[in-house]
Amino acid sequence: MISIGELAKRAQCTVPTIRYYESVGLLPQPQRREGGHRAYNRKDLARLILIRRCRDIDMPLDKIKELLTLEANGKPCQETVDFFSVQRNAIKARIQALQELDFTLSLYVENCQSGCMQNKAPCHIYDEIAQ
Amino acid sequence: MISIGELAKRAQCTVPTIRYYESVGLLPQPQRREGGHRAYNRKDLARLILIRRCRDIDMPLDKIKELLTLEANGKPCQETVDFFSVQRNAIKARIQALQELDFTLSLYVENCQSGCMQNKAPCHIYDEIAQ
DNA sequence: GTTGAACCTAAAGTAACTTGAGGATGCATG
DNA sequence: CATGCATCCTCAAGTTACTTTAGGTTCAAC
Repeated sequence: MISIGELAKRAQCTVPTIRYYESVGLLPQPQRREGGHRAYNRKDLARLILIRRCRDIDMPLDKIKELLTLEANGKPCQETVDFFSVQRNAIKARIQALQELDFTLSLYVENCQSGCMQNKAPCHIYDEIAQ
Repeated sequence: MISIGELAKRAQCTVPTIRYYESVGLLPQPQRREGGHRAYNRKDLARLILIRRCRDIDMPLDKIKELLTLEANGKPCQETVDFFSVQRNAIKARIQALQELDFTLSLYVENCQSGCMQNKAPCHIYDEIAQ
């Protein structure tokens, strides 16, 4: 049994976020201690970590709910595997976009370092962004 | 001179988003045609593309505004270069996080494919997420 | 000259949280 | 035992970055 603060630390999120997830039905109502404090178990942590992982790739809460329902209904693995495969594709696309962006930014930096910063000429970096 | 729809296409965003950016002062009030339609030029496009690029890496609008002010004030290149360098670091960190996530997901998928899907045993994939 | 796509403004709605107010609980320490 | 002080509680309101809706105007093509 772990406290909400401990759960937050382990799942890398904030305490209010956990209460928020509970309020929208993403996390079940947890057990309570005598004084009313929430008490979580290993399963709650697993669920929250999965939620956060999905959020890391910007999956909307609605979709995450779907996934969790799928799990709760004990659907065959194929669906889960398909689901994760789709997510992996999304991740790969995102990585590629970021790499391209990084390359573009490296060109900007180089442009300034070897050009206008050397000869003290005015910088045209922002104009070049539009091609 | 290009229309708002054309601008949206070229900057890969929606028309309402452009009007929203104008309303919060991120984009200047553009020229207008006789009938009142907005008319943009190359510089507006450059600015919008830069804004969108910053948004792609989740930079908040406030920070983008700062950057653009920095540009408007004709600050020396060093600041711009520093700015982009910091952004590149943020991008690299994000890429690494995504690669790790992808690896983790690949383990889940493999686990199902070589395990429960073969022997039709119940799946423990979600439990394993919490280690 | 009419019709359909694209544009206009203003206001309200949405997602996913975060922050704030005002108070109760839990536990280590004098 | 009491007394801090960190952590917890609820409920409501605020925030960011848009999106959607409503009701109307303009533009371009046939």
